Amino acid sequence: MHSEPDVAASRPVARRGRESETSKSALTRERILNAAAIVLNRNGYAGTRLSDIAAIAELQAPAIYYHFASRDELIQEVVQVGLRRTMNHVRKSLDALGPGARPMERILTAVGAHLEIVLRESEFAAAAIRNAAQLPPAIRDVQLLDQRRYGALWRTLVTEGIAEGEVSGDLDPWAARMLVIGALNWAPEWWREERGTLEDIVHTARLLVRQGLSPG
Amino acid sequence: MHSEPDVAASRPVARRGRESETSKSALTRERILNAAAIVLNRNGYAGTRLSDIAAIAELQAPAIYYHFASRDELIQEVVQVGLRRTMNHVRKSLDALGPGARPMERILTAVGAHLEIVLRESEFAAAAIRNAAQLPPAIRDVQLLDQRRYGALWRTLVTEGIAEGEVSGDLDPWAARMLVIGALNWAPEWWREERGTLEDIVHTARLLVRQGLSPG
DNA sequence: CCTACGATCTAATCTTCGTAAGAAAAAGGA
DNA sequence: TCCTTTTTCTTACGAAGATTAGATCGTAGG
Repeated sequence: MHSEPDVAASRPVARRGRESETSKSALTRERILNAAAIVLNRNGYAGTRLSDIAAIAELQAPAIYYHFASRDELIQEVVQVGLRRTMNHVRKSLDALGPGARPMERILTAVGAHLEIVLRESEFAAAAIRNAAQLPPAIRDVQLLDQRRYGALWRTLVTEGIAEGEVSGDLDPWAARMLVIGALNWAPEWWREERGTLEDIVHTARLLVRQGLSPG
Repeated sequence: MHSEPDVAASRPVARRGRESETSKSALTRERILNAAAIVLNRNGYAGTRLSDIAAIAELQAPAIYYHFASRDELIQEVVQVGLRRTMNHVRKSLDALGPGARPMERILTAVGAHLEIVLRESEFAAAAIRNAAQLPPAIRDVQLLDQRRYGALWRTLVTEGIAEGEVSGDLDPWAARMLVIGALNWAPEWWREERGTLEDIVHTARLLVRQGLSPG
């Protein structure tokens, strides 16, 4: 996650290589980014107005241009952060399992991690996932690489499951994977904290996926 | 925008209650509606421009106003048609089963029907489903009734399944239902005809759902 | 204090879009 | 042919929104 597109030239504030710049008013940058994630999540790509972002970030719209070269660059960064956080969270959860874990256990871990980040951890993740299809080509192309990476992660999980006989070979692996991920990705559309704890959802999702994928 | 004091007055063509006006140039109206579904599906609510719709429908943007009172009314109709077609198609498929069908068979039928309409039958259905969350309140409120109806249909299916012991009681019925519907609703994001027949997807989805919902 | 710079604001520009109003064209009687 | 009704186009306005330019404010360093 160190390579950034070469937009640096057009940005007033030069890219300082450090990550997580805690000091300064790069905090403002963070505020804008957060606000953008919220708006993007709520209104979609075309409905994301700089004025709305500015209102949430508590500044005037033009001030955004001090931190980002353009609206699209801002949105692109939101989406990128979202996808990367998702992948990192799922990866970390899998790593925590250790190497001895069975394939199905790994799949169920990924299911839980994906739900967690999409529903609770990160507005970014939800924004990135839900708007992927509506982004303009320029942004989508940049995303594609990360998206492929994440897809590959899941493909591996399923493949190993099949290899070890814990996932049914009757299923089309591709369709099965997409359907499962789809069920998780759709969750932000309906889940509200009021209607049940996240843990309950995760529990049900795991049950569903475990039985759904298992060989008859 | 929001004020709608005298919408009817500004519309030359009076509301004729009849459905499916085959004759006349209410065909134009149909063309516009179809075009709107396509654009809405691709670009989301905020990204749906009248000029794009007009381009696809092969007329000038202002001409749309002869057939619809406003942009929002057009979109609202697309979404309404979409949801209703979905519900009708699923209902019809269920009715075709006859009264003797087991609950699980009914659920799997609904799964297939929902996928069919979302992926093949109707651009309207996909547009309605995928944009539900981003619609402005005015439109969403009108939708709510139909949406509730459709939700109730599925709730009944699951409830009967549990009652007859064909669906696991360990699952949170609400979460399980939403996860299943979510998996289906997400399908338009990834499915392309090139990558496999619709029948294959339906087959995998049914397998997944049947095993997923069955009691351990 | 004063100065320089980082950060943000205000005001202005340019574009895109929804929408209004009326003209034109097509279709059809009388 | 002329009038009427239906249907579509043309032109124009006005609002919204992204972006730019220049002014302003606060603060750290001299």
